[in-house]
Amino acid sequence: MEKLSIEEETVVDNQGIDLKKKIKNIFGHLDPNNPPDICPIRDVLAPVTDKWSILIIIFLGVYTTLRFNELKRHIYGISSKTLTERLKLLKRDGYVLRKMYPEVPIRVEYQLTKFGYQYLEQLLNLTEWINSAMPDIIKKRHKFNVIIKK
Amino acid sequence: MEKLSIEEETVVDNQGIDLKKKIKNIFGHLDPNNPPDICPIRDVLAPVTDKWSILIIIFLGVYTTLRFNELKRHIYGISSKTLTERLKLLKRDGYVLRKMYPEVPIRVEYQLTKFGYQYLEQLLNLTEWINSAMPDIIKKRHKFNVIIKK
DNA sequence: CCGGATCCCCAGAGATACTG
DNA sequence: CAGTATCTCTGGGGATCCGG
Repeated sequence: MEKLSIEEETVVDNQGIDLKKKIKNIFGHLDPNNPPDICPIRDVLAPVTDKWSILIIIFLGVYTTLRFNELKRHIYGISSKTLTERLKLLKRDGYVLRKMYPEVPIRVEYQLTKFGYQYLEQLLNLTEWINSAMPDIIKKRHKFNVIIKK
Repeated sequence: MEKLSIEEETVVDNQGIDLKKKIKNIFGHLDPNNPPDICPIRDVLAPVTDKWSILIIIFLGVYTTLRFNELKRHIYGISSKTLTERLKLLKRDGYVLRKMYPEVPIRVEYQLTKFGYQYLEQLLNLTEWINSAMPDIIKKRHKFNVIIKK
């Protein structure tokens, strides 16, 4: 592999310059020989960009407060186990708040934290964008083969 | 589950109103009893928000053009098999361009498409945000238990 | 040699059943 | 109701092979 530092890299156009500067500011750790202890993408971002986490955040954004089984019904297809796991992780990292009411039967409510709402805004930008791009993507998939969701 | 349409939902504050309107505009398909054929999040967005896809997009954004093994070295930890898979999917959906030069030894170069650059911008917003939030998240994890990357 | 394809293996995700 | 427990099985890693 040729050694290309970001500085030496030839830049194609202004958009390229902007993007690369932005990336450079974000990542001091692009060197694979010197990986950071915790990678922002691998270890912090990616754990909450799976489909279930995204859907959880969005539905809590719509309904403000949801109980466990309400969430489960909204997010069709998710299993109890996976929902529990995702909620635990989202709580651990501060996206989600869990309130337990020791009634009979027990009641547990989930809400977004302030930080969770920040993430929701990010996700809405993403989903807005993917919605506008979706028709083209579907066309490409049809040309490529069939629908192939995965 | 109580039947809560977005309209009936009591709204807490202005931020809430804005977010919910945005969501409502994006999703006509929030009804779990009437799931769409193709879910924008499950089937279109989520397949490219895994850690490897994000890293591929970002590195192609930094270096403009990368060969297969260059990419593999930059994205430490990825296997050939997974890299191949992700690249195929990213190509299929129009994020990535593949150029093959039938030299000896063979040379294959990958680049972002225009659409790929659009996605890169989205991802940079996300990573910028996660970078600013990372210190707090790490603190929360320490309190919670240990570092727990996953 | 490069860019994969193939095969085997295992951790982790998901389906189902069950419990405090 | 809100989860666990159990089982299954797929997706991803590692090693090897291969066509150009």
